[in-house]
Amino acid sequence: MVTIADIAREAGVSRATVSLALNGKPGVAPETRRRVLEIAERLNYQPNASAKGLALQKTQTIGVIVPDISSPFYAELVRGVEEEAGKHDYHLILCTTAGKRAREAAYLRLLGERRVDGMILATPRGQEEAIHRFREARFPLAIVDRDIPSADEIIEVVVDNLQGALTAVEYLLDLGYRRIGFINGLPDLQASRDRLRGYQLALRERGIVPDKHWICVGDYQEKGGYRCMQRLLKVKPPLEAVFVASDLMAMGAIRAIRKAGKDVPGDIAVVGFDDIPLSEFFNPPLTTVRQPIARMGAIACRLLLQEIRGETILERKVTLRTELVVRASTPSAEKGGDKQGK
Amino acid sequence: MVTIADIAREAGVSRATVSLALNGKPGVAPETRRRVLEIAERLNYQPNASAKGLALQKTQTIGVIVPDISSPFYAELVRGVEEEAGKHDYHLILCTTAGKRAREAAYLRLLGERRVDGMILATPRGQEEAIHRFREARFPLAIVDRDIPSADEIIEVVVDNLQGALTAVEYLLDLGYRRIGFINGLPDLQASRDRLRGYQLALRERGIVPDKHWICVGDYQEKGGYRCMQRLLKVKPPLEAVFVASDLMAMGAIRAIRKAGKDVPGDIAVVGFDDIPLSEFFNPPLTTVRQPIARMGAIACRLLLQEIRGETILERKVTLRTELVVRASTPSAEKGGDKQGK
DNA sequence: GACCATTTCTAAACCGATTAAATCACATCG
DNA sequence: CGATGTGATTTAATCGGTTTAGAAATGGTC
Repeated sequence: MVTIADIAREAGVSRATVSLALNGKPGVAPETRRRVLEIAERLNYQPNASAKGLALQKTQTIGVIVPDISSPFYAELVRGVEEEAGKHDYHLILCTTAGKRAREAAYLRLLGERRVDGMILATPRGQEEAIHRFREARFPLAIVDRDIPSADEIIEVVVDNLQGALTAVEYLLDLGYRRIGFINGLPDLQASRDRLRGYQLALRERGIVPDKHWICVGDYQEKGGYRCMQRLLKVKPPLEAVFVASDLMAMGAIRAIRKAGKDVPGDIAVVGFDDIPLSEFFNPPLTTVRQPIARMGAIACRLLLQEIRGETILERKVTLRTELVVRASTPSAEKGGDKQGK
Repeated sequence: MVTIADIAREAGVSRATVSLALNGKPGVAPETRRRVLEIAERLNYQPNASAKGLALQKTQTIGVIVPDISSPFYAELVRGVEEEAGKHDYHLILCTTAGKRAREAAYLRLLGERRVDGMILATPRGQEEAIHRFREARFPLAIVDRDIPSADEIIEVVVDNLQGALTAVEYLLDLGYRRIGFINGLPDLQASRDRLRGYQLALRERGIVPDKHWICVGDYQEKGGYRCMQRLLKVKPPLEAVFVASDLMAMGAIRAIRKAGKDVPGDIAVVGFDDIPLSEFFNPPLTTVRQPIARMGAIACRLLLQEIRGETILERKVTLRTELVVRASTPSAEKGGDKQGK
């Protein structure tokens, strides 16, 4: 592997000069610089990132920790991060934890050893004290899709889950439904708790007291949605609609509904959450609360890089708005109007 | 940040001794080792990976290049790689190219600078000469889901695409269909070419000459499948079935078919390829050719690590078998039997 | 020609580890 | 008692860069 010393020898100058020349620093004669560059090119010189990292105490790398890269939500999130990072010549070390606390802790440690310049964390709960250690060490950290209470210094990018859930359920109410079920994700995510609150709030606003049997806790996966829906189908009198805390679970719910010989949205209307790439193409296309997933990743990354560069950041807490996307898993407005008319 | 020197000072020994103690090397008195370990623990010592990388010429990192992490296929592939890598204490640097040759080249270069211990490449075509450079430099490289001709030394993990396509189309033929269309992916992937050949072979075996209008080239995405199917729906007399080279496209095809007011599998049967996680839950559940995607990633990773460790590898070319998974986008056997009877 | 300022370049220290070779302390043996 | 061996430890070089202080060369001024 060709090093700076090789170039120095070839060019008949010192290593210091080569370094200065290659990095465009002042104090090198134009002719010398030209020659060094030309030789570097010819020898196909590739600066050793480890050496550079050691000397500069900077690795041009950020660590990303997610539960599972094969989940569409996290895949999309990572895509957003990666695109933004790439623009700034930063690399990603990808860590997936499979939801295991132990792996989370191990990766947190490993990324520390790697001396990554910053980290993006998108895992549910856990590692609170690790997070506070980082904060105290003024280590750049961004948290996505999760509220970590009382830590002003930490970058946080979330979506307004309460508002999103509220809007979704209000939409169902406007369509004339009153018996509306809710399939939630695991309650160790702040997002789940907020969506639950939004659901409850919307119903209460209209004077509806949700029965606790209308609510089921899933796992954000397809199967959880399927299982929950099977439970909710037993509710008497039957539910008219369900709000589901993730699109993956909404797909499972729809599968369960059809398996029971019922129609979506004819018998039961379904609203999901996330708007993962496939929701648009699902059958039926999902009415859902869109989160700007990739954008959340990109914003977290951008803020993190600003923090790394030591730029001043006006606001470390970013809350993005959701948007209700109406497709075919809920009846079209006219039909809803009919229903309301009854 | 605490370094080996801090520990040395604290323990009253030299840095060399600390290094030996921490790495479990012989020649350190048990009592000294104990003390060093205890101090390292207490100071929360984290070895600097850059320094280590520089000294050992080894980074415990592999680079992974894929076109797009938010595509279910590649997400699943990366998951397989990551799991395997994690077992061996290896980290992943994730690079996505969005199919752009320029980004591919840039990442190849950057990973070189990172001195990753090896690379896994899962991109269509391109970079042939870069690949050959790596090969000549005896740099560990594994290629997944793509044939790179004439390079025995390079690890390659592929699936038997021809066999898979053949089986799928034969299955449709056995169901009694004769007018079978084909939606392919971009022909710059060897996989696409093999699947096309499998399709043609199966038909020819039964004395059917596929009309060129039965074949459409998509892009492996949902939208491509939709677009292609719209074209294939115009074929007269109408096709009875389509074989689609990816599940994502199959989903698009089904969307188009339903939009045209036809039923799957009643009017047109559909067989996909890949068996991505959602295919099982799609509506209708997809009959498809299963690729062991995560396993391909894991195997590529394992072989790569063996290569890195300098272990002898018996066979660098691994071809995995596919498996036809029958679900509901094709009629059940009885119905097919009827059809054949006509 | 002496003096000074600039420009260009280099020597050497440093980043934080590993490791081969040298040294040291101490026990064993002839 | 001196030679020898052994185990523990240290010294110093090394990996491949960056950076600072200062040397050397150049040119201008009086």
